[in-house]
Amino acid sequence: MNINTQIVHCTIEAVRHMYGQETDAAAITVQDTRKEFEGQLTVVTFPFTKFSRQSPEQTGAAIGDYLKEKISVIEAYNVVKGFLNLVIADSFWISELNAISSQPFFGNLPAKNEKVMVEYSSPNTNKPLHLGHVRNNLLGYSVAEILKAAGYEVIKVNLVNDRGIHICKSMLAWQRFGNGETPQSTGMKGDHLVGKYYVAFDQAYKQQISDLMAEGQTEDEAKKNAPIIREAQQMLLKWEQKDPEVYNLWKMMNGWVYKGFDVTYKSLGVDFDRFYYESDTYMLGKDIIEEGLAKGVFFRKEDNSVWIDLTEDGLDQKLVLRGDGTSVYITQDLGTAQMKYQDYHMQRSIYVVGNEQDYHFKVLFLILDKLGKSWAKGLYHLSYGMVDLPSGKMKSREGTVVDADELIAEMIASAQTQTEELGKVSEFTSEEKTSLYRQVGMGALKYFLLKVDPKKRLLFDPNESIDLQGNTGPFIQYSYARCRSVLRKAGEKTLNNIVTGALSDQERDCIIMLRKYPAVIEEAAAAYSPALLANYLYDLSKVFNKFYHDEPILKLEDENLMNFRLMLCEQCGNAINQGMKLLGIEVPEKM
RNA sequence: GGUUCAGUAGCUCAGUUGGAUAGAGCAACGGUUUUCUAAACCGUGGGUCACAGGUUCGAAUCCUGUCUGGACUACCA
Repeated sequence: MNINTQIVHCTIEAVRHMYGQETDAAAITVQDTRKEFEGQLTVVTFPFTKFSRQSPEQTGAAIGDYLKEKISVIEAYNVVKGFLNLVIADSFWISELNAISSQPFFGNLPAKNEKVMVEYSSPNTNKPLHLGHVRNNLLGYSVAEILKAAGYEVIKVNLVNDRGIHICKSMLAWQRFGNGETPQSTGMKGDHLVGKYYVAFDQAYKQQISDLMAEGQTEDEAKKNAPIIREAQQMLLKWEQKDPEVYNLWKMMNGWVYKGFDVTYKSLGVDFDRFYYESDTYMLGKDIIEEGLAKGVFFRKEDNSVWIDLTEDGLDQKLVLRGDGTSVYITQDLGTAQMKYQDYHMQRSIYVVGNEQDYHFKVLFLILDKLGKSWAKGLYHLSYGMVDLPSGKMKSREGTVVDADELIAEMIASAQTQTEELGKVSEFTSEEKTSLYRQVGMGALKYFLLKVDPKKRLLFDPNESIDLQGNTGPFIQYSYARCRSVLRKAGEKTLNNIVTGALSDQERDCIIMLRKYPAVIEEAAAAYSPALLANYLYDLSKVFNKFYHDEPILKLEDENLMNFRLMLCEQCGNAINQGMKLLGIEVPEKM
């Protein structure tokens, strides 16, 4: 049994035995002992003073006596105010390290027999990916990997938004202004080429609006009447009728975009088990509308449009089908949700989508629940904050975005500069260098985005480069490289069931931190928060670096102690490697 | 207006189910290497946890109100 739960149970026993009172495990706090006091684990005994009718000090001492008597690994205790600090025997921590070392996949939790779908990325195919998408992709990927490590079966899904008026805008602009440009002819990445015409459309559209306004139309009229937007709408109709010319153009330009996305996905290191395309799903959902009407969940207005009244739930009336029978956003999402469930029968489904859509998902889940879908309870919107620039929000149409490909290239270049300045890569082959620069640059970027609580908005200042020192990805990567370096130099050793004498503070701190790893995975999975894991890995790296700095390893004459410390290095390195993998970050053997 | 998320050091962020004197990093200043990687380690300075009440042995954390900022509140997706 875990020592923490053992202490909790034993404390319940103590309270029952000494004070004749029943307490709940939830009422007992066992926490790490603060550095300035002696001991490793602390029981908060304030809650029991009302049973004992004694001072916190006396109560703590009484419980301390009881615990020390019953739990053999408790060597001593002290009480400060109401805090009972327990000194756990070093032999216990050593056996913990041995136990960790004997597990081939420490931190991979047992299978939970539950299937979880994680939908993320979900790009529009009319422009390249920007920093906001990067956050989405890294978050989705990492949450999926953490869930896997926590024992869930995970399906990663990408629902590609490949149709709609916005797609027609870039198509039309390309037709109009493109002069037959292709990725081949221009050497541009396909998604960037298409994005260029999306911007071109917007410029032409704005020009027409201002021309019409100069002729006396109001802004609203001008927005509706601009010839180019009308043409885009015509194009969408043609697309829906599968007009061959439009349809082929659509296929060709989407093909360019997919090729471009593939490159970006590859540099981000994200992947998917299944792609859904909105061009296949946009007609779905009509049968759900019928179902809802039959069940009386929806109602029809005079103009034939279909609505749901959510005022009792504190929301508004919401349109679910237009008067002309065509779908809106939520119609197809209803249908798509149903289809995904039929395809996989997962217990949970996580939508990784920005917090600007909080309202949409609230409505979506509520509707499915009202329709009596048993699986609606398992739907969850992982809502994350926008990435903002100091100047405000990023807008693709206005070109005020931090482009994903450019940012990646800059990060790698900056990693290269800083690595070369340190002068540690003279013996690297050019492949090794390339690979290291990429690992460090991407590690810095990914950690930067993942260490922040997902639901918080993130500020990115393009004028300030992302640090490679301190609480950063490269710091953790460096710690790993140190682990590996020592082990390389130690050569072949069998590091098993090693016993040593008393532990130094640094050694004990490492073990205490290390053994938390599985619990961190569990928490990160439950909270859908890679940030918890990221911050843990930083803490682990910090205690390891302190140990590495303060304690000799290879210079030791005591073979047992050397082997013990090597094992500690090995296990810290393993945990860092495993954990970073779940964040999608690679760790180098040397740096 | 309504809904919702946030507000912690100059900046970027941690802070477990309420627990001890609120922690890191960056930036500033100072120190550590003939010894396993100095992308490291150690130290100094820096706080009215937005504000005001309340609950409690105990509140950054829970409750109420106020202020500030973001998002949403489309027959766009």
